[in-house]
Amino acid sequence: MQKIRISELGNFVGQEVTLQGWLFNKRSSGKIKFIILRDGSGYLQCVYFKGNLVPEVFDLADKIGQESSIEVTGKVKEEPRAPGGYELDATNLKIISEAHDYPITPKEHGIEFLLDNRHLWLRSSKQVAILKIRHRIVKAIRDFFDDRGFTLMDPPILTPNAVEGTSTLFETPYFDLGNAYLTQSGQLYAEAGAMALGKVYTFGPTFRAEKSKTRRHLTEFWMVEPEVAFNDLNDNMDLAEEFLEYIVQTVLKENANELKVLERDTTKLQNVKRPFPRVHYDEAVEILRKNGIDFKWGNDLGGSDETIVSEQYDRPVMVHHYPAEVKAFYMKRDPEDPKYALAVDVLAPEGYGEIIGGSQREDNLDFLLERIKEHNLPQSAFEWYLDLRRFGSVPHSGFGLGLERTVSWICGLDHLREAIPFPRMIYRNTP
RNA sequence: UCCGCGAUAGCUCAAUGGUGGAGCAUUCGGCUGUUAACCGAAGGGUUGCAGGUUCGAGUCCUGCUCGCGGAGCCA
Repeated sequence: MQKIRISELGNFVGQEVTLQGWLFNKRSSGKIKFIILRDGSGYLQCVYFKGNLVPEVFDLADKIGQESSIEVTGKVKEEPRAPGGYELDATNLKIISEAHDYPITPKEHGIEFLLDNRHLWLRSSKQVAILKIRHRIVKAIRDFFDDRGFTLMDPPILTPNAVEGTSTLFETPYFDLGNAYLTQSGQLYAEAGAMALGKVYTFGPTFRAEKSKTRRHLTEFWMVEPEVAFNDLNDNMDLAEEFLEYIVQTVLKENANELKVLERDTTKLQNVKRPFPRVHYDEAVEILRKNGIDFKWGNDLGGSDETIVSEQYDRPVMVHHYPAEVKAFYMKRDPEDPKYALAVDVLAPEGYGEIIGGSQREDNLDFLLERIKEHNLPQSAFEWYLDLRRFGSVPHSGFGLGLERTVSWICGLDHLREAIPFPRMIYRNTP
């Protein structure tokens, strides 16, 4: 038997085919029964007329509950009323495995219940659409860098020390070497890679043990981090905006159906085209004060501050030249005015906040040594990192993009937990 | 960690301090074009846990547990 998926039905109009999948929903009206088949590639209404079938097949439809696995056979028919454009004039029905009392019914459910049943919730149409868009974004990310001469380089996940010192890390015993920590960023390793390969990117899971309890935080999330030798802050911003434009436009082109399922208003995504506005930190402060915020120069932008700044524009906005005090030790200070770091955050529109954080890195050995001292970091742990400045140091820049925040923004979700198949949050690590 | 809100049927929610209900799901019956189908019927409850106030507590009070939203921190 040839295996056919619902997404391929257009090639089989008028032919008898067999499909395998799960019972999404069913309706009956006496002598006619409608079975909605779901196979991961789409949805198909299968029509069972009593007059066309042997009684055993017609009665079989009564036995099966939602999410039973089934095999249907019938003739493919074009049907303008059907969401997918096709319908099946069914001639046979086989039960592969019966399901009864499936917990997630077609009515509303609370978030706690859905998260407890995340392994089943993934079968819902919106979750399937999100998973497909997440996949497209991952593919777009890899295509973007692969097509531009970058090499993918995987950093370690178990690391001996904190990259930025400030965040809390997950700790785990590591044989005779004391404790190891789950990585919160592959960046320092990416810098080593950039000195070897010129242009690299890392892409993998990262971990933050901070007790953040908001819609913008997970304890385990995915991050992509490009790092480029000889790029300065402006090159870095050029790369970031081209990158985001590519991701968003690719999803718009390839996932129109999924965005429709999610009822995403795409007009604001259409705007995501270069150039993005570039706003100096001082300008951002001015914008906040004009909007009645009593903002103290030198502070980092909070979530609501970010929203106010991004609302001034119709596309992502890049805020650069943050006060060095609030930024990480490895960021290069502006030679013109060292109270600023050559840092950039990209804020997504519609209140989605920071999706990219990046900077030009400190490439001067002496300055970097000073920073390590100022931040009370153990120099010995960074000797390898300092070697990158001892042996052929060059200006270089990079940034990190949070995958789930990007998925959440593009899909129009109200919480990061739906942007990853099995979210890990402060009060939940199951299923 | 802090602030706020909540926990009642499998699920989503009602119930003035006075006999705990509805919709969906489930089971049974009806319907030849339904699309969160519809119509009729049935079963389904230690009201999160522990104490207290009261003639009487789902409802008021105290503590605990769990969850949700937000802040800080960050992608």
